[in-house]
Amino acid sequence: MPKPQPVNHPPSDLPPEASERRPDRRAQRTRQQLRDALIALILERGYDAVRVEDITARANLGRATFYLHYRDKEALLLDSIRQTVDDLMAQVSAFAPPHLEAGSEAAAAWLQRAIALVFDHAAENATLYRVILRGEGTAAISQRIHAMICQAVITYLDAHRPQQAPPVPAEVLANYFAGALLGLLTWWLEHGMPYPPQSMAEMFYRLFYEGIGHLTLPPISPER
Amino acid sequence: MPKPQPVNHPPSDLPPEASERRPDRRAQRTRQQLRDALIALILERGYDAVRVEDITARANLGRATFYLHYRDKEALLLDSIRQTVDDLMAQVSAFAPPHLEAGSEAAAAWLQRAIALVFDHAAENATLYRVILRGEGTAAISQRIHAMICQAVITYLDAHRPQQAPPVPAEVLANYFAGALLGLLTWWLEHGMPYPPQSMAEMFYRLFYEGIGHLTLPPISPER
DNA sequence: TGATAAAATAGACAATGTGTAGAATTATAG
DNA sequence: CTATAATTCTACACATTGTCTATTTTATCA
Repeated sequence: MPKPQPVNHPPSDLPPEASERRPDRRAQRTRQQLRDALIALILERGYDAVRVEDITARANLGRATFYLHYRDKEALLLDSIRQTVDDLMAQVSAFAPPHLEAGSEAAAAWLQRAIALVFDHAAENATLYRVILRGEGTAAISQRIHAMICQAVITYLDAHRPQQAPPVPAEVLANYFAGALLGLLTWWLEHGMPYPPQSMAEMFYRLFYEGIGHLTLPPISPER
Repeated sequence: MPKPQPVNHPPSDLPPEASERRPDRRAQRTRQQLRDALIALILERGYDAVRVEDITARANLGRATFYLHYRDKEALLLDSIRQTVDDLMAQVSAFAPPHLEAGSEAAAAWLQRAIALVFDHAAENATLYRVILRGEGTAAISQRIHAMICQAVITYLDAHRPQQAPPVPAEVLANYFAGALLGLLTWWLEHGMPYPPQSMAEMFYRLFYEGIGHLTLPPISPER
């Protein structure tokens, strides 16, 4: 009777397909059940109110089984998030031409497309996105997502901005962009996605590109 | 020897100055020490890693004393936040004219001023704002702040928008605004406030009003 | 199919943190 | 000064975590 040593603890070590050992269907199924149970319970009760035993009960597993696969609750959540974020990042960078001409229409089209892709991906993984964007679990998670978007914007600006000095610092622009995108995305998911992803992407892009000055507000007052 | 019944448990019942009883200087001082200790510790270790004993140790108080004033860690944090948010809201609405003419310059100036006020207030209460905006503690807190800003924007739009149908739903605009503002605010605080509050407010207002189309990006591509 | 190794199970366990209670001490208000 | 109320210390019951062991179940491969 061998000791039940940790199966593969985190699958973060190696991608399972590249590993030399087949991953046993039971373990795969168990991990999937744990992931699903966790995000379902978080949406029901909130992260802090979910105990390990709740997760395993929902997944119809023994409590000890949990620790064969994950160190703790947080590791389980991080694993779920990592999978989904990696998937999105791969999709976004998949169709990115290596060198876009600065200020070209192609660059703008790419940006529009990238935004639409984010909304599409969020719609497909709505439950997990809601958990992430709510900041449930470690608050550092949504911060990391925000930082990733900022980094992407700054990289984009470095590549596609004309050489003239920018009117606002790149970091300011990036954080403005990331905050607006995540804010809109969060509202959209929490309200049952009342508009199609394409519409959301277009509205966001237009707000970001044109601002609202020509729509509802008077010009900037000269004083101050 | 009377039982040490909860002193005033939460000061959420009545504002202390309106109450009929002076609640003893010691209690006031104790609560202030607890609040300061909590936010300091959160910034050092993160909310989850702070135990009640850590708070009381930092505040030079006995652990039991904590429970005379607050039910748990979360109640203490909520009390700190409520105080500060109430203060900001009072400031913002203090100088708001009851009826601004729709589309007037006065309305725009008011909006600019309100934004500047937020940055000012954040600078004055930087440590607490960082805790709030990081989403430390209950994630619902930063969501509530976000929702408050959205509500303010929608109210503003209802009052000052021309009767023509808006090109984007008010909720979309509001969440875009709130996300962008909080995103920018968070970055600014976490990076040591590298620009003065006035500059931040102006940059934000210009981005929101003018967009970035005329600066760095090509026009919206016709396809899609 | 059958042998074998891996996975899952139940239960016990120490460790840690929480919230409550009682009795003694001390600072404050009147 | 005196009475009152806040604070402190100690102890305790409780819940949850993470680990470990022995045992049973099940997937995989020969």
